[in-house]
Amino acid sequence: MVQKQEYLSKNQKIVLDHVEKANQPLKAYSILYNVQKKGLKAPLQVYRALDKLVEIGKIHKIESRNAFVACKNSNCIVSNATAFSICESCEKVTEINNSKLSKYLSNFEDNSGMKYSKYNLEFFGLCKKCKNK
Amino acid sequence: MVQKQEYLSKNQKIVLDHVEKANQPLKAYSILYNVQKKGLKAPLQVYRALDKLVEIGKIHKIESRNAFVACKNSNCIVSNATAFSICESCEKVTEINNSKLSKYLSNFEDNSGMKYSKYNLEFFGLCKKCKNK
DNA sequence: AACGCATTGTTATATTATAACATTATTATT
DNA sequence: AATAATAATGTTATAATATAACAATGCGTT
Repeated sequence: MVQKQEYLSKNQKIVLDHVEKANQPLKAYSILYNVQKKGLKAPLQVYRALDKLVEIGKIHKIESRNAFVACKNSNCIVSNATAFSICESCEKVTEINNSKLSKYLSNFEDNSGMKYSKYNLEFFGLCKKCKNK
Repeated sequence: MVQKQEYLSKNQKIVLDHVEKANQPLKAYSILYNVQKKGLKAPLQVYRALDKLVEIGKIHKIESRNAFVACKNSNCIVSNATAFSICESCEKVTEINNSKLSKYLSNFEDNSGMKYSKYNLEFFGLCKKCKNK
């Protein structure tokens, strides 16, 4: 039996390194532009690395922004329960790590008979800095 | 002082009608294709109508799917607090109307000093039908 | 060695969304 | 009624985001 991948491939490492250094969400084509010196030439090389990194939870996609950010949540081994705050003025994005919230959402049930295995929550507002401007 | 718009324009009505009849999320270009007989010829005409309809809460965007669905929530006058369940198998999307959930999220505060004015929550899983297949 | 599978490399193309500019419609104010 | 402010329309072109398809390589398992 083939084991689940435990390491990152060359391209995956390059992309993850770059996204981790950014400390903010990056667009796929901005990543591409910046890793071209490392040999990644085509969008697909970046998208494929991102897909994998999202799948294993090292990177999250900010859906409302089509941007990618490194996971800041050490216990976020698989990317199945994510929450972010997004400042609508400066676009600063912060991953929310709140156990009450994640517990509440993971256990949430409505009357649809559907059991949820994942969620993504994006809060919008003004961050502290922008509020005081 | 100019009042807030109370009616829908021609294009907005056409797009909203179409999306309401669908009962499921539609892609912008699928909308475009289907309203061409009504005179909307270009993507921008659809996107502009969608933008407005999203702004006033008649339509919501399912961010993870880049698709648009009519609001099923009569008290959702402004589109600032939305929650959906998404079946990862059949792609059925349902708007969640749960006052406990919305109260919980609207009052949510973390330690960032940020007060949130909007949120969008997308749950993923298997719907009843697909679970039993 | 042979197999299975993930990854890579590459070219082309599909899909989603906006820029820019000119024009017309609607409503509020004078 | 005339004017001004705002919103909506129409149009062409293009930007930004993402995937299809195919050939080749690398790596662990049998």
